[in-house]
Amino acid sequence: MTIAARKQREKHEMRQLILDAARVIFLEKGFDQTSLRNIAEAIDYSAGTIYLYFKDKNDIFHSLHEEGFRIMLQKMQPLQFVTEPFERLKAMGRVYMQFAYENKDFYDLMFIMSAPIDHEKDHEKWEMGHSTLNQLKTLIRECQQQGRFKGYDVEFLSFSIWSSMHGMCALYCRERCQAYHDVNLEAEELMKKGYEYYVSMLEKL
Amino acid sequence: MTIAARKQREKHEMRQLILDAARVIFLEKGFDQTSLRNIAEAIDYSAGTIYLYFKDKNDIFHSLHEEGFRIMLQKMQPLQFVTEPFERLKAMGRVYMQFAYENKDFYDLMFIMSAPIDHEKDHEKWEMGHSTLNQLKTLIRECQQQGRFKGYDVEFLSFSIWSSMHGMCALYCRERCQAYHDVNLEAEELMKKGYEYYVSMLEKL
DNA sequence: AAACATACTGAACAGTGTTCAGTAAAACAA
DNA sequence: TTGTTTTACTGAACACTGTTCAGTATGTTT
Repeated sequence: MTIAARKQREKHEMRQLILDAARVIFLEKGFDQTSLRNIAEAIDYSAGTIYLYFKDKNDIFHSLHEEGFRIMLQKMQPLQFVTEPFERLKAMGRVYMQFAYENKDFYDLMFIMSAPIDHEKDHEKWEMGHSTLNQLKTLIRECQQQGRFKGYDVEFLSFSIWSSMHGMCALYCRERCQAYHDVNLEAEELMKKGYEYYVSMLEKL
Repeated sequence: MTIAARKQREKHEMRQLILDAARVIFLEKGFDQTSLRNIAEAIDYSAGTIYLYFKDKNDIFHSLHEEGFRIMLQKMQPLQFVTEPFERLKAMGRVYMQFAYENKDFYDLMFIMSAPIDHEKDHEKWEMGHSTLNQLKTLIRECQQQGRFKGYDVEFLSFSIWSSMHGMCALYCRERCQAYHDVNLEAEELMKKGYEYYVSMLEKL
């Protein structure tokens, strides 16, 4: 069945073509300006064609949100060389924050926007978030084996840590760091120092 | 000028009529389903009329976002009776989190959505956020006068505290607490325990 | 009573996501 | 090779969206 295989390959290639165009427009003009007609025009197809490869607009952005996770997880690869668990945890936080700062739109899509989550409405799982969170939990457990975070529940502690990182990134993504404009502080400095302050709190826990 | 005064009053009443309708639809059907034609229909006016009272849709949601801040600040009124600064700080965090949990859509509008901030694009200020943040900073300074948080900068510390609270609320608002569904943890418990964990960290700082 | 000002409408514009009958090309069967 | 079926795609249509604006009707002033 060499022909059925080719068809399948072409289907996958077409999906990728759409995704590529969607990503370019999304990163260039933002979510709202990424319309199906916009995407279709960029790849010389009609808008209806996209529906032969994706269920709807949310489906496209769900795929893009998965892509974001793959990029982030890749940036976390070097962490495996940091042997000391707590050092690795701190480094993980740094990579997370840096990813958000350097890939604002991807981060927004992954952790703030509703589109990708709406697509999993039936699924009820959030695969990517779940598996990424597991990495954090595993790391926390390793820290606990070294004697850190004694008596603290890994579920609540992971949520607390994740939330604190996410809070800074979310305020940055949605322009709420403006609140510090009067004291001449930019988002970059706030996030850097905010991270340091949180780490110094973690160290004393 | 009794007639000019009446005109001004009517103008204000009409704005309020529009805002009331907008709020009802927003809280009932969400941001996306709150269209100008929807609002107009609810108050028996044509969609174009709204533009005589508001610059655009963002203007309406900016007013609604101010309303949200007034509600939240009102819920913080009882805090003045908590004399001990650090106790007041902890209570403030509790009120903040509870407000977010009980007024998901208002919180989202105030701290996550772009619409109200886009409206202030020219202004470049975020009045409400700025003044609310000042309350937090003042409270932190009071704590410092009691000997707490020694050597920590009030700007960065306020950002760190705000971010941590916001992080939990933002993950809740945008359905990212789903990531804990596999361990049977609901958002309510995560937020409650997450808050407690953060407080115990603050206490050790 | 005539002139002006204000408040409002309804249609129009340019866009959105989504669906679907119809068509042309490709694959398969005889 | 012919005829039949399957697949891929289009273009128009539907029901919306925010926004603008010429025209009208009502209220106010002269």
